Amino acid sequence: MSVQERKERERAGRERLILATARELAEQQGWDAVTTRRLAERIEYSQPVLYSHFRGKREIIGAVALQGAAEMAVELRAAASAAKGPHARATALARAYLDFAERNPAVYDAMFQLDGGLAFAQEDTPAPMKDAFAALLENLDAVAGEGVQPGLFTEVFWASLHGLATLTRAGRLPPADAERRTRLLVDRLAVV
Amino acid sequence: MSVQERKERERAGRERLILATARELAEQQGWDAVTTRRLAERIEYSQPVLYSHFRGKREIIGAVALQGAAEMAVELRAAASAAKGPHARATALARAYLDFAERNPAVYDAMFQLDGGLAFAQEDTPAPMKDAFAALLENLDAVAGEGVQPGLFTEVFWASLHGLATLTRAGRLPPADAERRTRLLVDRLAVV
DNA sequence: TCGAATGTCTAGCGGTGCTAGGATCGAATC
DNA sequence: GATTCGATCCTAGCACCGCTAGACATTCGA
Repeated sequence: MSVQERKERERAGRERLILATARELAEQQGWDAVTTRRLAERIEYSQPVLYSHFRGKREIIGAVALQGAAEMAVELRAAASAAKGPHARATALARAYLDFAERNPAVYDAMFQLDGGLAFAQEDTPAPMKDAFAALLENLDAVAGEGVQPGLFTEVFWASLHGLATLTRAGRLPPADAERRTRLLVDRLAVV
Repeated sequence: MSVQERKERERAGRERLILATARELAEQQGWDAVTTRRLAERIEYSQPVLYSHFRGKREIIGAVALQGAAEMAVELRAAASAAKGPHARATALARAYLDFAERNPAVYDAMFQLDGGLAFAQEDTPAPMKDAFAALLENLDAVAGEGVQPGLFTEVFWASLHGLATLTRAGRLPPADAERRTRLLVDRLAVV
């Protein structure tokens, strides 16, 4: 048994190595630079080894996306719990979200821009994604306003942040005013 | 002279053909299916001909994006001018924007998701892009609110719409509630 | 009519994601 | 301890990608 366990451990370790390397490479040089050849070379295995862990490049992106979702959920909850009052919580949440997107652009891309082969907006949405959304929702329902479904409000709030994040990073919005935009958005969206 | 003029006409016509074909192919099967080989085959010329019109695939995407921006500006202004009152104008604007994104997903991708090699948020932003933004701005400054720069407000409004558009199309938001999200967003963002 | 210039094509480069099939190595059996 | 035998990994190669050099034809101007 011990032999098989060791093998499984090694295999799991290698899988983590693949994901960490892919993520590092993507953050350094963008996802275009993450080719199966380069990735294989960095982990010091041949290409086909990657395919014994993942169905293909898409699935690697998807796995990085799930990692990112889990991390984002943690950071969102940490930021929210450090703020006092509903409005301050919403602001902290927005800042934390945009901050995460800015600090981890490749991971953010994997989550929302690239095709990671993940399901969404249905029951088969991956748990980490659901949880990241829940981290938003549970801190926003206090500012959703009367007669407004918290889920719907969270969707709008999230979409707006997503728009700010992507357009800012793509150079479509002047970076200097980022904080003012965030404040304007939260002040208008959040009731109270 | 007439000979040269005829040649220039033919050349311009072929350039339009390339763009129309690229756009059509992208809308039908996505931008991944728009390869230089397939595109060349469809226009019934060899690959290198494409490169006598455009620097490369990126520039073709950029050209489609500019076409799209011009069309979007027209549609935004048409929608706004048909509405009465500042708030109704903002709502019509939002609907027209999301409608355009939904009806022309590939063009919208070319404009905002893909790398078309275009400059942004600086003085060298292409004119059609500036104009599309202007179409938003000129219909939104009435609802920006006191003490809020119309430009900043328009950026936030635009980014929010962009987030809704992309997340909806990527299947991240349930399509059914699209109209309710739009109304919630506009009602909150637009003062009056 | 002939040389030059223009236009277009064929062929090919280095790269991509992905996979078939053979070599190698280690574990279990005799 | 030798020998199977199965798991593991790599080499080599497929079809495709964006892009380009150089040959070829065609048309133009003298």
